[in-house]
Amino acid sequence: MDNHLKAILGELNKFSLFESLSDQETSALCDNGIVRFCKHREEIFSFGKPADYFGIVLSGAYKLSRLNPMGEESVIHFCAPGEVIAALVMAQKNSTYPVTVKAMGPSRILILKKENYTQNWLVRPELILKIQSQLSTRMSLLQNQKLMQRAPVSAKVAAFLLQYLMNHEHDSNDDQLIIPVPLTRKEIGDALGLSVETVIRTMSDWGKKDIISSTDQMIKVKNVEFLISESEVIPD
Amino acid sequence: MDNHLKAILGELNKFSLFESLSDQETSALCDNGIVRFCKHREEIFSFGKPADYFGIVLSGAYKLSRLNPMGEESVIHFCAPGEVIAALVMAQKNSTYPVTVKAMGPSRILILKKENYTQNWLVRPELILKIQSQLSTRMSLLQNQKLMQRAPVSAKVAAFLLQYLMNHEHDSNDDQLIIPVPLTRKEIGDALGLSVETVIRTMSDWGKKDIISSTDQMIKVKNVEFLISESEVIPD
DNA sequence: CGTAGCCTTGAAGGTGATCAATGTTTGTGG
DNA sequence: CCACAAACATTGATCACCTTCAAGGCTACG
Repeated sequence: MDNHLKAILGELNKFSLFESLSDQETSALCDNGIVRFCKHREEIFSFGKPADYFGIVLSGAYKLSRLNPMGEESVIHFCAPGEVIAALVMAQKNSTYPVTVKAMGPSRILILKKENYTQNWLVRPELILKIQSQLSTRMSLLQNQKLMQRAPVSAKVAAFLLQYLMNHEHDSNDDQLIIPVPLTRKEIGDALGLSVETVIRTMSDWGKKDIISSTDQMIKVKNVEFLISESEVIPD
Repeated sequence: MDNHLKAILGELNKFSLFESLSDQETSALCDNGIVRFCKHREEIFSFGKPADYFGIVLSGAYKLSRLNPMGEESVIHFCAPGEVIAALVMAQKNSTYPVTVKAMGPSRILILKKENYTQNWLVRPELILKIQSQLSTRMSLLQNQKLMQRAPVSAKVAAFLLQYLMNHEHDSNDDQLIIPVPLTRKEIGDALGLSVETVIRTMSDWGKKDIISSTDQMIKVKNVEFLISESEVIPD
């Protein structure tokens, strides 16, 4: 077994992706994997470049985004530890990355070769189930955001924060609800198709009302009920 | 072999999903399948109901949508023949449909049981590749639309029409570019998060300029170049 | 110590939603 | 087969919401 890999087996086991597998199976699946240390804003996959690798987030977070025709960044998804990146495109020949992937703060990711996916991952139905399950979640996120398209700004932001609160398994030992990814207002705006200013106006308003508080780009939610009711806006 | 099924084998073979498979393999995969004839607006899957079946569109088209908090319909995707519906949720236990599925005009769909997916489909890597490839396309559509969030209306509609022109393999024997799905202005609006009126204003404008023409809910594109340039809006 | 990235606030202006009214097509039951 | 209802298309007027632009403060980091 790869010595390199052995060190992170403990981490991998905790992810739902591998939880039912033995150490041997896991390390077989991650054969030839390389742990890459990234610093803030470091780019690991680029939109349009040949997709030869996929990855599993180990720690930190990664941002999937693209540049729109006006040259603005549009964020597709934020990936937390345990999520697989670029699995879908592994299923196609000569494919290119459909998004650009950048680290958000210091992060670590396990990089694996495409051949590994087609040869070892794809032949394991239980694993495919897990992956499709992850995709299903991603798809839900996108769909939910689409659902909010015509809702007012406050509903969009509230729903957005709630989504990222729910979906990433957070340590529930303390009551604090913290968004597990360091988010700037600009990134939230880029993810929702809103301008930074609009996001700021909404969120600083909530800050004053003690519904959320943010320090150092970590957002703490103090009044979930309010956000929920806000995201369910029904006029009249 | 099921006699019922035999009749549609010819149709199934044409779909890229089954193209490399023998008739025997295909019919094994579609074992116990039922061809369902739907009329316009008929609902086959309902959001939130237990997901026990998935389906393959045979003819016509199906609309995947959800109701947003304000009670308006939000369209997630339009499915053309050959597309698999609800495959992703088959991967989860006790799952419910993430969307409501309705026929658009008279349509036919092959309905299959969940067990079939987990037992027969999931164990065939080539098939999984095809399905993941379809999902990848769906994901791209969603992402592209997300990319256009901040673009002006005309760019959104243009990009939308182009997407549906490209993605569904159209008979290229004649030069006519026709959107392969009967779309109302309202549905386009629901898909893009725009009001009907806005869509109408944009499209009737194009109609006058002979860029598109629409009869009977089928939209014909006469000047693709214009739409392309419109969707690539760069201000200044 | 200066630059770069992020946050904040204010004022002005435009885009697209909303509301209302009317015409057109499709479909259904008497 | 006609009448009436329902769904769809259209056009105009008004106005709120969000974007844009501008200016300034704050913190981190080389």
